[in-house]
Amino acid sequence: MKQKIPPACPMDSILRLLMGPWTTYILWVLNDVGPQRFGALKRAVPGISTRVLTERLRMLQAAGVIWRDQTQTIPPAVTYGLTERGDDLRQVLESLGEIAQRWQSEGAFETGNVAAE
Amino acid sequence: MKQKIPPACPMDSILRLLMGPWTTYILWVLNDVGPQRFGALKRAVPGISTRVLTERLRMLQAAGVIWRDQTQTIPPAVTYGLTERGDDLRQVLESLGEIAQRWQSEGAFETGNVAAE
DNA sequence: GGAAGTAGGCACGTAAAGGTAACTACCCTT
DNA sequence: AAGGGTAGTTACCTTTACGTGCCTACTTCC
Repeated sequence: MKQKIPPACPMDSILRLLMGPWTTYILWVLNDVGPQRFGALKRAVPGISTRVLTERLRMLQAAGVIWRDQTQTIPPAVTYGLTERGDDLRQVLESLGEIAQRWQSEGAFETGNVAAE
Repeated sequence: MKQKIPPACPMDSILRLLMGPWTTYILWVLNDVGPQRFGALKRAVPGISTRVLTERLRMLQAAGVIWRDQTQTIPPAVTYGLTERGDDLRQVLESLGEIAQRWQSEGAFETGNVAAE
């Protein structure tokens, strides 16, 4: 998706920032559960690899969507949470969660194309 | 993202359905502008290819998120719009649009990582 | 000692997403 | 004839995302 989209289109920018699934899932968990340590966050996002989690967290931090608090301890303890900016997404994330449950009970995810992926 | 995520997690399912950027962008346009013909939709989503648009529309239709109305004319005229289920996303999409504008004015998309992509 | 915890990093390979080009089949206009 | 429109389709290639395995460095516990 690196093409001729005018950089002036904020919708494109936010979608590129938030997409795909892993990124949004991380944000959803942080919103749902509150600030989390790296390891706890990893366990709360089933299936994500350390590699991807690290990368996404770094990206989100760079965009000011999440904060990162690191203790000067051994072992290290790094906590992540939604910033004020990230809080803008609170309603979106909660709605997505509700919609997800509704659609599941409606069978939207059983068409075969999604489940087969 | 085809791994050990339990299929019972609706949040994962919806994120997989809606992601990535193209899919959400299409939905956002449909929500913003209303039902659109294929060609008009393609022009309203700058940069998208026919190939990707076709694929996404098919997927969204299969999931019951959008409807497809085809005329029996030559040339064909196919219109797409949000279903009732798709309407569930109306608030989410509108919020995303507002947030996108806010974040742009805040400089969230100028960190270099997003713009450099 | 090994195993567990903390938060990662690197390298390699595979899978998925998407760009590009050419095409279909019909109609209308210049 | 060429060029435009309608909504796609196919094939090939490139780019991006991500899984996997191994690793770091420190501490604590069995």
